[in-house]
This record gives sequence, C-alpha cells and structure tokens, in this order.
Amino acid sequence: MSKHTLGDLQHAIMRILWQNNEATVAEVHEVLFSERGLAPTTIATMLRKMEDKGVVAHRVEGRQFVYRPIVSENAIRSSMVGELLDRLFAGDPAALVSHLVADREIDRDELARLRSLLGAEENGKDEDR
Amino acid sequence: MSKHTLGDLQHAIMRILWQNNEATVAEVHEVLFSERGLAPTTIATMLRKMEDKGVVAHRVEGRQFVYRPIVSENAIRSSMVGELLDRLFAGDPAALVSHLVADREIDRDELARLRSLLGAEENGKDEDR
DNA sequence: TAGGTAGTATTACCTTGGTAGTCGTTCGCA
DNA sequence: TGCGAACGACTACCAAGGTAATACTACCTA
Repeated sequence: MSKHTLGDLQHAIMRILWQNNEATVAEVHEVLFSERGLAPTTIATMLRKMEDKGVVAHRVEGRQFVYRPIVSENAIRSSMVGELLDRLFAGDPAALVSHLVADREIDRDELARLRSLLGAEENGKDEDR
Repeated sequence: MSKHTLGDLQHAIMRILWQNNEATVAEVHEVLFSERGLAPTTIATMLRKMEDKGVVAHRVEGRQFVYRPIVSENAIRSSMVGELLDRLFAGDPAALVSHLVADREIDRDELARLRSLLGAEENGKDEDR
C-alpha cells in the first residue's frame, strides 16, 4: 500500500517529472530555480533522496542523470488524500466534501459542475492506483 | 493566515482537547497510553511544543497543567485541506472531489447523500475560520 | 596535455515531529 | 518532619524534509 507522502519540494519535482516523463537534474533545476531560486545541488540531493524512497529512478546519459517518476500522480494523490481523510475526517470522504462546501472552498458554479459530475459516474475507471 | 499543520500525534492530542474542552496531561496521556502506549513525558513534551506553536494554551491548577485548544478543529481542517488542495490539485476543490469519486473512495450510497448535501446549501455559516 | 568546467558524491546543518529519560521541586502523608 | 510520589522542566535522540557548500571526477578544449 506504498504510503508515499511527499514534501512540498518533492512534489514540485514530481510535477515536473510527470509532465516531461523524464528530466535531467539541470532541467528540473531550471524550473525550480526561476520559481524559488534553489541551488542545483539542492535539486540533485533531493532527487537522490527521492530515489532512496523509491518514487523516482534514473538512468545515465553521458555524464548526466535522467530521472523519471516511478509512482504515478494518481497513486500519490490516493495515498495523501487517504491519509488526510483518516487524520481529519475519520476516513469519511463525505465529511471532507461537506467541509469543502461549508468552507466555501467550493462556490456556486463549481457546485453545479460537481453535481453533474456526481451524476455521471457509471464509468468503471480503474486507473493505476 | 495561520498555516497550522499538525502531525499525527499532535492531531490525536487535539482531538482529545476538542472533545473535552480542556484536559490535564494525565488525562490526555490516559487515552493515548491505551491507544498507543506512549510515555507521559511524550505527551507533556508534545503539549509544550504545541503551545510554542500556538495551537494550545494552558492554565495551572494545583500542580497540574490544564491544556485547552486555541485553534478550532475547523481552522485546522481548513488550513490542512487548503494545503493539500494547493499541493495536489492546483487549488481546485472540484478536482479533489472528482479524485475521490474516481478513486471509489466514495461509493454509491455516499454519492446519494452527497448529492443531496450539495443541493442544500443556502446556510451562510461563518464558523470561526 | 594541462586546466577549466560540468556534473555527481559527500558531508553538513537546520527544522519539525515524535519519543522518552533524567532532574528538580513540591506536596501530602506517615 | 522527613520521604516518596507526582509533575513539570531539561535534555537528548532519531527520522525526514529541505538547503547547500565542498569535494571529486571526467571530459573537452586550447
């Protein structure tokens, strides 16, 4: 059941890898440098730690490491949402949704979209989880 | 805007305080000892750290400290759900709900409840935020 | 072929959550 | 009236996320 929880930076890195399928340290750094001015070694260190954790893997190309994600965005979402669900809402997803609504995180028109979304789910989609 | 994120133990402690309005270290320990066999000093230390963070406060009664929560469960939920929303769903609550549905975290009958819930929200509740 | 450079490896440090032992004080009871 | 129990204060560690300087290595070029 994995239990892959990612920190903020780790998630930012994953987002880049998910988008590009794979990326060198330099490529990841380029994005994260302009976004938050991080040093290249920070990215490299983080990627190594993430490889230890088993969320990414790398192959060597010339003298560069090309990293790729080995857990899907959906799997991460599932485990992190599941954890939040257990911690904050005693595992009850409906309670989470009702919080969203009560908290006005979801506004009028979003509600409409949601309602129709909830109306149309006979699609037995499995995804990779 | 607070940004009060709680760890697992911290949250477990808060749950007790929210339920009882206030509690001594011994009282919190009693619950958490039977649940996870923690030492009393662990609870005391955690409570002190939490007071530093500003999520609880204490008053002295005899030689005991009586702690009370100073942030509401709703405030914690808001900040933690908000953070997850930003991290995992680019701040889009509808995307979170749709993940819940797609992931089968929400089943048939829950969907029904939800749908009616989404139908009835003219309650301009403010809560304490 | 020597030197600069690109790029990874090592090492280090800070913070926060979690866990708990030991220390010091004080209160109540024998 | 002295001693043990109760209880908070201090101190100490570990893990993980985050951040980065420094060290090392190998390649490319003048």
